[in-house]
Amino acid sequence: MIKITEVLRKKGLKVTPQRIAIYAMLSNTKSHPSAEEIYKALMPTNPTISLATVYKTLDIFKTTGLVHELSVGNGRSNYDANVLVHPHIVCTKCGKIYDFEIQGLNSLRNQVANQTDFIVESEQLTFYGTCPDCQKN
Amino acid sequence: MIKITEVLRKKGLKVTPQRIAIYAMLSNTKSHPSAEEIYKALMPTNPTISLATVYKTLDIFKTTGLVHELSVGNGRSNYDANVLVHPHIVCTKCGKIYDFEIQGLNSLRNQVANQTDFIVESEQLTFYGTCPDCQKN
DNA sequence: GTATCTGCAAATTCTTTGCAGACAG
DNA sequence: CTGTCTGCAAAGAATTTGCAGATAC
Repeated sequence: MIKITEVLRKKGLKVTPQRIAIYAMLSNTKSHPSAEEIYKALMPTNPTISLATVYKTLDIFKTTGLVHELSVGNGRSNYDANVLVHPHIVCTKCGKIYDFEIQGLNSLRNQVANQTDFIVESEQLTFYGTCPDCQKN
Repeated sequence: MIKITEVLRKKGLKVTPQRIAIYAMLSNTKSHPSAEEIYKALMPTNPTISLATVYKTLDIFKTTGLVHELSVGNGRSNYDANVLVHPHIVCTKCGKIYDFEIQGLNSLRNQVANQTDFIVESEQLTFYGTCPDCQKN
């Protein structure tokens, strides 16, 4: 946990138990939880934490680049402590969100920069389908 | 407008003035409006239309495949009558959403199918950056 | 004529805000 | 100490729902 303390301090953030808990929870999961899910996961260990604090903290983490916010079309935001930009695939049956890696993203990004006259800053590549577990049912 | 009537009828939907108006509005814009924006755009010509009807209609259009719903991370849904899957680029300054075309998407899709064990159904490729207009300011 | 659609108002869900007390540095 | 953070409750924004009357077919 000393490591998380350092991460926060390096970003110039005050180190509070809530921030440590939220960042630790997000770093230790691959599940891309929503604010509510983070809140519920922390309740047992941090019984006084509030949902508003979770939202405020995620907001600060977003703007300092500690987490990414995903919009996959489920009516809420999901959060990811892996800030290296990478694609996601969402199961349309169970809603789970998975990371994966593909090749050729650089050529894709170059094409985007060339074809649009935008200064491209980031991207969100989301695929949808049926996950292996849900295929069995 | 006869054309829209046919489109709706072919999907087995009842043809109502509201549905025609919503589909016509979406077909004739490149602006990817939200439900509220569609509603406001139709107010002058359809003064009795309600926002709830816009939402319900968009929901039906989604499930019948007449429109796509986009989630670009602005806290609401945006709608697109161009149902050929294509990437979007969003200006982080003014919020405008643009279509564009790139090559190599098929190889990308094949990689996704190979690397994940998902049955891939669709995708949403969203890039973010500063649009030409906003670069001038 | 009948099932579906519309418009209204109320309800729901997700997120943000204001403020007073608590805490980190 | 002082400025920032937390937790609470209330507010706000987007979307959904229930229902009675209207309309498409």
